[in-house]
Amino acid sequence: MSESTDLDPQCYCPTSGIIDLLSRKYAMQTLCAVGALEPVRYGELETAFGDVSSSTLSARLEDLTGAGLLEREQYDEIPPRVEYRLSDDGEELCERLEPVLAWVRERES
Amino acid sequence: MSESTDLDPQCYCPTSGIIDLLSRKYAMQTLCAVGALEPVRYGELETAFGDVSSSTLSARLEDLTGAGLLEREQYDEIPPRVEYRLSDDGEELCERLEPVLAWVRERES
DNA sequence: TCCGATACTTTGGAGTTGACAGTATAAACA
DNA sequence: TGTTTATACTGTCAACTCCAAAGTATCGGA
Repeated sequence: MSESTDLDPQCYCPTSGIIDLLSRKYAMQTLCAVGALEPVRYGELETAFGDVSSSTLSARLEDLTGAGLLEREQYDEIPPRVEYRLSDDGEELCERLEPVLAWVRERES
Repeated sequence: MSESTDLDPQCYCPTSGIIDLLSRKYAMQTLCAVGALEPVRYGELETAFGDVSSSTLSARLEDLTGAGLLEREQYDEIPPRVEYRLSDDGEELCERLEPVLAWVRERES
């Protein structure tokens, strides 16, 4: 890093929005799981994870959708059907996140 | 669960250790900040972030060190001096994490 | 009439984080 | 002698976030 300006506090704490969001439980996994399975329904994600609570998964999906990383499409059917997929931004982020998750998976297996 | 399908539940929830750890507040930023500033002292990180509480920063450093991603070196001096730097694993992870943080920074600026 | 299917909420308790104050040490200063 | 300074934390308690489990809404089918 440069010496003259050495420490810009903003530089390492983009806590503003997205990083904060990604720092919540299952956020990164949810994003990448949608990327891998899209279009994907709520129930599919729930079984794919197996150990996330429905309320948390629901909150994460809402977070990610609200941040413009996921798109939610709801069909007027009974029983309800909702499909999630990545937005363009979500796809870009997912591409960058994949190597991280892959490295972790590999290291832990 | 073993539907012969393509869904291995383990695949998207490496919650086991590291992802869980990275999903805590400031974990990703701390790792990358150490990578950018190493060798770096506690106080430098505190001012670089500006908005993290000392207890949380302390907890994150301990988490990351415990996971083998950071190395902590303590010198016998008064006032105390402690230096953090990336381990080899930490460096690999940091390399993969940087594009994520960079993308987020760019998108939010 | 009751059941099944789906995508969530709600609730109450447990776990995590934050702000702020405090600890320990010794050299430098008054 | 006594106070200040510097550093790297730790302690406390309130606020926030997360979890498991149960509940909600709807309508077609048995």
